[in-house]
Amino acid sequence: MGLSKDLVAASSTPLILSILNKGESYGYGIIQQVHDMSDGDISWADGMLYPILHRLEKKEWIESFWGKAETGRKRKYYRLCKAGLDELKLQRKQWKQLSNMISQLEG
Amino acid sequence: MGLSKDLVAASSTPLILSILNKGESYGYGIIQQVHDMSDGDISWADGMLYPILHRLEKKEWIESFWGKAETGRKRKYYRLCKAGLDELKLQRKQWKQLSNMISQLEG
DNA sequence: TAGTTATACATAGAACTACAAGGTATTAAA
DNA sequence: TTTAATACCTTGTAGTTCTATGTATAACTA
Repeated sequence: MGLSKDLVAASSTPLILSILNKGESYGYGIIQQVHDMSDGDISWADGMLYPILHRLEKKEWIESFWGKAETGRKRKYYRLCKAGLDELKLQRKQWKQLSNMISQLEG
Repeated sequence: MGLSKDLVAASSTPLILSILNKGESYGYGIIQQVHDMSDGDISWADGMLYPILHRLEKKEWIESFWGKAETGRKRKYYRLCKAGLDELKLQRKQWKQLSNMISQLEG
């Protein structure tokens, strides 16, 4: 779909927080979830996602812990923090307002 | 409302293009339109808007011409170009998809 | 079993860019 | 007459992003 850089930046945080709100996940898995959920339209590069995850962790919106996949491979899992849930609610509200404004201007 | 930098960046272009799709306007006027439309939540600084308008003009999504206000004050008006309408349609579609994804993850 | 693909994480720094701050000028209002 | 509102513009920098690159293991395949 070739989303603009701005849209990718604006949507990545609420998407990640939303996914983690549904349950714990990990970097590589999040990329696949977003890919599947968008019917293949959104393909995040891993090198782009990890810095975002680190940034969100620094802000204490998410937290990480090391785990293991069924295969034995190690994975770094993330879960949502309280502050992250608050932020998610705020960003969802803002997304809705802007989305409504853009829709209204369509009619 | 204190929109995040990312959201401002991602929404400013479709908002401006949408407004110009409704009819010609000018920098200062667009700021007021957005302000009113958002119930005062969104207050763009003029120093932020003009560079965006110039950028959109460079991409030939909009074009400008000098005009006069009723008061006699000179104004630079902008109108939407064909390429700008195409881009607007695309961005609206993308906004909707992302908005839907974020909403779906809510339920 | 060697080679390739998929999985999985990480970071430095080049490249970009937004926007605050500062500038000019006119009209209206107090 | 001076302040506020209208109206436009640009530079510099402070900050950010994400490309490019690196490491490593598991799984598949030829």
